[in-house]
Formats: sequence, C-alpha cells, structure tokens
Amino acid sequence: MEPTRERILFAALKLFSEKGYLSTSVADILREAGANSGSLYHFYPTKQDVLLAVLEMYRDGIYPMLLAPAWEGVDDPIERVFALLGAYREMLRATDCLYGCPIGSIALELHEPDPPVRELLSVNFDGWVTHVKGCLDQARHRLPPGTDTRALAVFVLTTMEGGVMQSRTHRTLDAFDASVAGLRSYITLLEAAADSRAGDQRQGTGT
Amino acid sequence: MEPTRERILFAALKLFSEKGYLSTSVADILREAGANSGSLYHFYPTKQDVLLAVLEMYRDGIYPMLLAPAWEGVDDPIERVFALLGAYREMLRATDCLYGCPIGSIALELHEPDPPVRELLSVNFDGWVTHVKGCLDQARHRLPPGTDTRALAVFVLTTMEGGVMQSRTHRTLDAFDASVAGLRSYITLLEAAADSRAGDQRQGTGT
DNA sequence: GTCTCTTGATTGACCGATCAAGAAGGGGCT
DNA sequence: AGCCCCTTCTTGATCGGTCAATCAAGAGAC
Repeated sequence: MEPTRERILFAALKLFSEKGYLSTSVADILREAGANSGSLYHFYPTKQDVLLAVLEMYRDGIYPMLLAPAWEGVDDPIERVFALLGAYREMLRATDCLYGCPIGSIALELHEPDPPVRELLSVNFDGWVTHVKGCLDQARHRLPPGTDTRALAVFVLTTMEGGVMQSRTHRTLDAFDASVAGLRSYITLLEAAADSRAGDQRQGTGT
Repeated sequence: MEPTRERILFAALKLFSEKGYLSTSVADILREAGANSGSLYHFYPTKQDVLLAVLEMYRDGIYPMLLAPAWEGVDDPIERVFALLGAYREMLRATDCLYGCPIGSIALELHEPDPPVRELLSVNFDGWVTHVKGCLDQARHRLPPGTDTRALAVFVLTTMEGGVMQSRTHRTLDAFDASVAGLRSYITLLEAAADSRAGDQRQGTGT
C-alpha cells in the first residue's frame, strides 16, 4: 500500500474532480483514502492545504499525464492541439458528460479563493496555454504573419472550457463538438489566409 | 418595502451570483432579505426551491435585463453579438473580474444537480444561444451558405464562458479580450469567405 | 529513547429545516 | 357598524446532523 500521504492526496484528487471541492468533506477524503483524520491533519494543516497539494499535482502532471498520452503518435503541431481537445472529449464521453476539466470547475466554484489557491489555478491555466502556444509556434509559418500565438492558445483553452461547461450542463457532447468544430474552422481559415498571402507574395501582389 | 417573497428572491439572486449557491447559507439570504426562516420556508420548501426560482428569474430576464440594454442603439446583427459580449466584459471590469456569468458558475459548482436544476440551467443556456442564433440568422447572407448558425451561436457562448472563467481566475481582462478577439477574427474571416464566394459566383468561377 | 506517524473520540460552529404560536387582513354574518 | 373566523404570512427558538479541526494517547521505526 502506498504511503498514507499519497493515498490522501490521490483520494482528494479523485473526489475534488468528481464532486468538487466544496461538496467534498474531509470525512469523504478519509473514507476514500482509508485513513484517519489525525493523519490527514498531520500532513496538511487545513483542507485548503490539501487542495493546494492537489493543484500542484495537476500543475506537474499537465505534460506527463495529459499531453504526452494525447500527443502519442501525433506529430503535426496543429493536430496536437485538436488531439488535446479530443482527450477532453473522450473524458466527457467516458463519464456521460459528468466530469470535465477539474481546474475549471474549481476556478468557478471558489468565487473569492485565497491568494495561494487562485495563484495555482492561474498557473495551471498558464501551463496549459503555454504548451498549446508551443504547438502554434511550431506551426507559425502556416499561420498569418504577426499572429499572436499566445492569444490564440488562450482562445483554444476558452473553447475547451466553454464547450465542457455546456456539454456537462446539457449532458450531451453536441456543444463541445460544435465549439471544437468552430475552432477547427477558424484555424483552417487562418491557414488558408496565410497560404493565400504567401501566394500573393510569391506573385508579388501582396498588400 | 417589497413583499417578503420578492425580497428573499432578490437577496438569493444577489448572493448566489456573488458567492455561489453552495457558499450561500439560508441564514445569509435571510439576513440580506431582512426576513425570518419561517417566511422563507413558507414560500420555498427547500433551499433548492429558492435556486429554482432564481434560475427561472434569470431565464425570464435574459431579454429584458440583459439583451435589451446591450442592444440599445445597435442595429447590425453581428455587432449585437459583440455588444452582448461587451456587456459581459463590462460586468467583469466593474467587479474587478470577480463576477462573471452566474449560470456558468452554478453549472460548474453543482456536479450532479437534481434534474429540475440541471434542466433550468440547460434552458438558460438555450435561451441565450437562441437569441444569438437569431442575430446570426439575420446576418445569414453575410455568412458562408450552409453555415450552422446554432452551432456558431453555441461557439459564441463558449467564447463568453471560457473567457469569463479565465479572466476571473487571472483577475485580468486579457483572457476575455483575447477570446473575443479570436471570435471576432473568425467571424470576419467567415464574412470574407462568404463575400469572396459571392464574388466568385458573380464571376461564375465558384466551386 | 526519540522522532514520525496513527488512532479515533471529541469539539464547537454552522448547516438546512421544523414548528408552535401569534399577527394581519378580508369577507360574511347579524 | 361591530364581530367573528379563517386564511395567509411572520416570528424566532429549536432540532438533529454534518462540518473542519483538535488532541491526548499510543504504535512503529531507527
């Protein structure tokens, strides 16, 4: 059996993503982890410190747990962006549209989070966005010159979070699919615009 | 003084959007409304019934409270879409990025809401989307033929909700602005595509 | 022997919900 | 008019339950 500290951490991770932070009681975590309250409070002074540890785990897990599996066998940087969105789609599908992005859920659930919590939520979003920006930078030559790849990466996260929110509410993948289709259409148009402009330049007719 | 029932309802409306549903206690509502618990439970059997009444209020208020003010003096249907997003931006700005869309917050806060609650959240999203679809339908001739205006309207809601979520987390308007800019760029490209295709057709070179 | 970790009963605060008692108002009756 | 009754709403103490957090005592490892 894993050490108690990790059992508590994984139990909290699971429950926070399933039921949210506020709806998960310390007793729930203890039951799931098979531990006693004294042990939990030995490692973590308060429930919020458990949350902080979970958020640090998410932060450190973005690449190994999320991106690496989603990108296996996918080399094209633009396709990697959509493979990542596909991984979220699969999570929605596998859970009947119950669980989406735990960071987004916690971010909206805590209306005025303590600074350290807000900071870690922020860092989680930033890490995700930065990785997507990396893909877009790799594909920079296929996008219109001057494209703000960070802003575009933020828009990708927006698409995922907004789509997940609606799909969870409607208990249907439709809204998620419509959102990703919109993003796909947008990026395709951007690529076409970059391409035609490149053609213009080749022909010397660019503006 | 308004009747007690309405004072309770407005107090709940305010508190749910400020602190969320789970973090608002019945005692909070009573204090804000200046009422006693017996009165609240005389009108609403449970706290959840208060939530249902609040969600019905939001549903009925989408046009008169949100769209009508946002669209005042704006006639162009595409500009109306962005005027609506501008109204959300203003709400974020005026509250230092603390309050966003209360429906979205409640939707993510309740992971497995009772069916009537989930239904009303769904209906709220649907009403919003349908109104935006109305704008897009009015501008149908400016969009590529065959455009799925409902899917595009869902994508507009996705943009708003995803942008609000990130801006609230980062306490900066940047993410919201980047998301709306992405959507604006997308729709501009759609209009350009529709336009060039119309030109093609005029010239008889369309595919 | 000491440091790290575990046990589980216990605490006080707060939660949503209940309830008996009473105030307020408005017809209908004489 | 004056009175009564019945419905509607208000009061606020109170309930059992659950919450996060505490703590004294003990187990186990080195």
